[in-house]
Amino acid sequence: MPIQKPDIILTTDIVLFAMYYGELCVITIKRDKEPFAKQRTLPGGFIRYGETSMDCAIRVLKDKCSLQDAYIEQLYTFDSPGRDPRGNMTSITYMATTHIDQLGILNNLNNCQLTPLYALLGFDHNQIVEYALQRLRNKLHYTTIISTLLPAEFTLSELQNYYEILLNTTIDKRNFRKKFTALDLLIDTGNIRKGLKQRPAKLYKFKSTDIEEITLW
Amino acid sequence: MPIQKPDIILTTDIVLFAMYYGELCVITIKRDKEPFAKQRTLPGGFIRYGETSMDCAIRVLKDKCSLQDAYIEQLYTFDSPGRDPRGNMTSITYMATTHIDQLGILNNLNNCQLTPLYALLGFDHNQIVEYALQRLRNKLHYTTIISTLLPAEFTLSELQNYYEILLNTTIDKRNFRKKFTALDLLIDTGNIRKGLKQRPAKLYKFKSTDIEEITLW
DNA sequence: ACAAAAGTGTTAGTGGTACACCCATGC
DNA sequence: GCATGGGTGTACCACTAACACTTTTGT
Repeated sequence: MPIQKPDIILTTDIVLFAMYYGELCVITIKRDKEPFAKQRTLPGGFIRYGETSMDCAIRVLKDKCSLQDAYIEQLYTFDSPGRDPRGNMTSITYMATTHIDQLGILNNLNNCQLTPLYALLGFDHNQIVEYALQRLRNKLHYTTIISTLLPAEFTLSELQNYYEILLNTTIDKRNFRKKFTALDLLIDTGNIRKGLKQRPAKLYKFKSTDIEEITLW
Repeated sequence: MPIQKPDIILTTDIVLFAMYYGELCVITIKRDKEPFAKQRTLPGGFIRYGETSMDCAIRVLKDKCSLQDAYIEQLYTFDSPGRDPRGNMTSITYMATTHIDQLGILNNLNNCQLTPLYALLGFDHNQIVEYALQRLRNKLHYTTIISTLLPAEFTLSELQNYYEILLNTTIDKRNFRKKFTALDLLIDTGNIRKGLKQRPAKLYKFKSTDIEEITLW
C-alpha cells in the first residue's frame, strides 16, 4: 500500500520564545553529537510511536528545558531534502511562548539557554525561527498572545514596552493607554509596584487567560 | 537512534477550492476501497520516498484531478490518533485555489467532483476543509488571493460578488469600487463583456499574478 | 418602453494620530 | 529639590459607511 521506504523519520522542533532582559529570545540547546556538534539548535526530538507531534513537543520542552507552562501551537512542517544530513527528516515544528518564571533555572548542565534571535543555529533552524517570528508578530496584531509572554502582573508601561520590542516600533503612550483601556481586557489587581525612585505604577493582569481575538493597529 | 516503529505513514491531503455556479466548492473523490468505501474524501496520497509533501500534493492534483495550474500552500499537519482506522497516519495537508478552467473536464471516470462545503466527507476531512476555509477567509482580508479563484478577466461586479460569497457579507457597490480602484491593483484589459441584456461591463485583470499583501476591511 | 445590471459623488461619523504637562516617589 | 518614569485630554485628519440616480444594452 504505501510506497515509502521505512526510513522516513518524523521529528519535532520547537521555537520557544521568552522575553529576557528586554529582548525577545529563543531557547536553544548546545548539541554534543554530530551533526552540528557544539553548535546550538532548537529543542526537538523524534516522535515516538503512539505519541502525537504535540505530545512530543510538550515532552521535549519538559524534559530538556524544565518548562512548566507555555502556550504552544503547531507552526509548519519542514521536509525539504537535505535539511538534515542524516537523511530524510520531516519536522513538524511548534511555536511556544512563555515567561522565564515558567522555565526551570536555566542550568547550563543540559546546555539549555535563552539566545537572541540573530544567533546562528545548526540545521535549518534559523529559518524555522524566522517563520515563528512572523507568526508571533502577526498574532500580536489580532490576538492577546502577548499575555503568554508577560509576567503574572505588569504595568501598562511594561505592556507597551513589550509591544514596542516585539513589533520593533514606538507607540504614543497616551494613545496606547486609550486603546488598551477601550479594549477592556485588563483588570487592576489593586497592587502597585513601588520601591523605584519614581511614581509607583498600578499592576494589571489580563481578565482571561485565553488568547482572544482583538484588533490592534 | 529513532524510537519509532517503522509503521508511521506520511500522507498528503489537499483542499482544492474553486468557485462553481456561484458557490465555493472543494474537489472530492469517491473512494472505491475501504475504509470509507463509496464515500467522498479529499484527494490525497502517500508521500513517496525522495518526494516532499509539496511535490506529492502537486502530483496528486495532476494525476487525480487533471489540474493544470493552482495556488498551493501548506495548511496544517494532522496526526491525532484514530484519524485513520488503518493506523498511525500523519497527513501534511495543503490548501489550493484555482479556477475551473484549470481543471481538466471533471470526468466522473476518476470520481473527481466539485462538491459544496457542507458535503459529508470520510476520515477527518470535514475538519480539514473547515481549517482550510478559515485560512482562505483570513487571507482574503490581507492578500490578493482572490485573484487565484477568478477567471483571467472579470468585471468589478464579479469581483465584488466573489468577496460577498466567500466572506458571506454584502458590500456597498460604490464603496467597493472606490476602495478597489484606490488600491490600484487592477488594469482595464480594454475588453468589455457584452451580449447580455444590460449595459456592457468593463473587464479587468490583476496587474500582477503574485499574491500581494493588502488591507481590505 | 422596459428590464437589468453598470457606473458614478457627497456627507456624516468614527477612529487614528499627534502632541505637553503635572504627579508621586527615592535619593 | 531633582531625576525618573507614571499618568492624563484635546484637536485634527483620514478613512469608513450610508445613500440614489443615470447609463447602456437586449428584447
